[in-house]
Amino acid sequence: MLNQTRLHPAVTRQTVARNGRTVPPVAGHPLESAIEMMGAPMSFGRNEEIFGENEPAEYLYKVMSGTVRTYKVLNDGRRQIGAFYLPGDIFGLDVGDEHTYSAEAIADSKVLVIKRSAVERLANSDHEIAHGMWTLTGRELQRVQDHVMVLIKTAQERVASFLLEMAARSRTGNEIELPMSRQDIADYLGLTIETVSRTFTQLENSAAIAVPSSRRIVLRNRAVLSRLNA
Amino acid sequence: MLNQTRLHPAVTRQTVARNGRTVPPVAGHPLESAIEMMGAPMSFGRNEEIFGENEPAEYLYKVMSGTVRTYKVLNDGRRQIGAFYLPGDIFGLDVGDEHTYSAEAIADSKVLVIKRSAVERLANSDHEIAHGMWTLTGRELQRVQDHVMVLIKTAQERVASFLLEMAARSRTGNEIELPMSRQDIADYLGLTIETVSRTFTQLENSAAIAVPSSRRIVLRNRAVLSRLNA
DNA sequence: CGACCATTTGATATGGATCAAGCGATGTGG
DNA sequence: CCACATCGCTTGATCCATATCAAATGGTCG
Repeated sequence: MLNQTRLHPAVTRQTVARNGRTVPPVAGHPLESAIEMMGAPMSFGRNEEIFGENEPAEYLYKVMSGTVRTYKVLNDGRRQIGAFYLPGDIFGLDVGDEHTYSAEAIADSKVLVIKRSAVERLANSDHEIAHGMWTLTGRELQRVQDHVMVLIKTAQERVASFLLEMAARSRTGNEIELPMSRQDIADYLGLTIETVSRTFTQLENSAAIAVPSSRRIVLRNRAVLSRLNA
Repeated sequence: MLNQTRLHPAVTRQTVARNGRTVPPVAGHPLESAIEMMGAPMSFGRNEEIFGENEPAEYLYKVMSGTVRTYKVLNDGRRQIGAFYLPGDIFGLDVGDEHTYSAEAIADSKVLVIKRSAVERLANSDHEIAHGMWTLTGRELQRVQDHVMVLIKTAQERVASFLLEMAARSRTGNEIELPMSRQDIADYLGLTIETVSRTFTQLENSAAIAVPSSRRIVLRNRAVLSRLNA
């Protein structure tokens, strides 16, 4: 997929996504800044695969613009989306040597790619890097555990949780721009597309949200949503 | 809960559980052996709490005998069991400084307890220990991801997955001794106790399993169960 | 404008939840 | 040692939330 691990000094780190959201070139903790420094920029088009299940987990990725979904498909075709990754998020972190899920760009996306072996080499000498890998894995664990709690809830609760999650992550106030389709949301929440759609309508009718366009949601009454968030 | 971090040379590590399953005092990788060497043995009675959600995550635990469940409760009382831990399993591994779920002994259990700060101190000097923490967290992540895939399946599929999981983990051939109640299984699988019970009956009627007693299951036809495992 | 695709809305079906009762094992007190 | 209470589990009847099947609407792009 990509051989280079070395630094790319010529690359412009600051990229601008369609909706204007992007990741500043600023360094976070050591692991983050290592990725920023050494990562190679790559672009993926809408619905393009970034890696597939069972492929060797050779790289680590950081979203710079766009959105990525990770998912698994059961043998009968049911798809479960494990997570959506927004600008700033790191994904592809598998502890084994193969990916246990696939990743695709939801919209045209730019990501920084870094070799896992390079990170692990760094981790051997730099204790902070090693700790960062652990922290990152732990955050992911936390996220999946939270997802489990969402999956046992009612449809309204799941959708409310989803909207609150997206609002919190996009930090754009009460207006959310959803980069993913209804089908993606359905597969993330373990519902059908029809149920997701109907639930949006119900929430709109109860004045909890407004839906000016299908990809744009306004949270009108967080209290109602939070109560549903259980 | 426990102050000692020092070694307990006098303690007999080899404990024998009621059903005979136990953990040999042999060391696995460095992290495992550190826990074996430095861990303090503790006993918990049936349904006794080991730690609660939001308590500081000061310790790491290894099951020596018995079984432990971890769970979260939603504000309306719904309980989701996140995992069952059998002899040999390590639990209590939270990356943040507070537990994000509670843990209870399902049956009378013996666990080794070690201070997290002690492990982290070791990890600072011993690179293998640090790597072990990461691996362990990654395994847990993998486990929760698999759990998500179970939660989107039908009742029959969930129960079949559960039985195959338990059979694989207890490594006791086709006979499984279930340490947990139907309610525990239901709360693990996101079903009701009635549905779990009915599903057992269905699987028995289709000759996939036998249920000589309610806590004892015999896998009669793994092909059928595996097909359900999707 | 017309085709296509995503989304919404409507009608009906169904898997699992809920409500309720029965059953079997285990333990306790008389 | 037996009668009875208790607890965990099973079985039965009914209900309901969400899935499924089907059609209409709307937005986008050539």
